[in-house]
Amino acid sequence: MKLEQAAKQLEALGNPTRLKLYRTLVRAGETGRPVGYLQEALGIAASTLSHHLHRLILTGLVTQERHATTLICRANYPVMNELLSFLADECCADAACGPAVGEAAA
Amino acid sequence: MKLEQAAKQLEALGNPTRLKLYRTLVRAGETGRPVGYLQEALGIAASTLSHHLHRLILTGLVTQERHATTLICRANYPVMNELLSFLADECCADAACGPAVGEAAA
DNA sequence: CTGGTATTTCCAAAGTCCTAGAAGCATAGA
DNA sequence: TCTATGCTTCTAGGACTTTGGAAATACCAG
Repeated sequence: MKLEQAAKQLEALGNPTRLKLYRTLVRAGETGRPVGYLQEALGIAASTLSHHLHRLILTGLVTQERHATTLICRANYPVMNELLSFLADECCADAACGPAVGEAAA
Repeated sequence: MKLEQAAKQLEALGNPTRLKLYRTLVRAGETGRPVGYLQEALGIAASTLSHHLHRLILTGLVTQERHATTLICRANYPVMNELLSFLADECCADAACGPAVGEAAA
C-alpha cells in the first residue's frame, strides 16, 4: 500500500536529527557526502548517525555507494518527488477546490 | 528554528492513521469534514481519533471550527505548502545540480 | 433542568524510538 | 599478516507513542 510507504518516509523525516541529515544531503546534490563528513557536520555519535542513516536508506530516501573505505551518501531525488506528489496531488479531489475539478469546470 | 517545526509536522504525518486522516481532509478541500465523519471513515475509537487530531492541530496542519455540537476539521493548505517547499527548496544549494546555480551557470 | 448527541480528557498497557559506548567487520597499505 | 581508518552492529535504558475504554465536557432542544 502506497500510504504505508509514504507514512514510513514521513516518519523517517520526522526526527530533527534525520531531517537535518537528509537536508544536508539534499543540499549536497548528486555529489553526495561521506558518512564521516556527516558525522562531523551533525556532531553526533557515529553509531547514532549510522542508525539514522539506516532508517533513511530503508525507506528509499537515501542511497549509499562505497568508494574504498568511504561510504558516499546521496539523497534520492525521485523518491523525494514522489513523496511530495503524494502529499499534494489529491488536494480537494473530493470537493470543488477551484476551477477545473471535473464536469462542473467553469 | 524552522527545522524543528518542519520535523514536528513530518512526524505528525509519519503515522499511517494520521496520514490517512490528513489525506481525507486534504481531499475534502475547504468544506472540511466533521470529527464524527472522520471516525466513521477511519474506523477507529473516538478517543484515538481525538488524540491524533490534536497532534495535527498542534503542528498547524489542521484547523477546527465549531458548528453547534459538531467540529469541522480542515487541512491547512498554506502550512502544507510551506512544508513541501521546505523539503524541496534548497535542493543542491551546496552543489552544482544542473544549470543556473550561480556564477558558474553554463 | 432533563435528555441527547458530539467530542475530549484521563488512564493504563504494550510497544517503539533515540541515544551512545563497546565491540566487530570492511577495506586499504606496508 | 599487521595496522589503521571508516563505518556498522550489539546492547541497554529512559522517554515517548499508540491504542481504546470510561468518564467528563460542550452544546442544543424541549
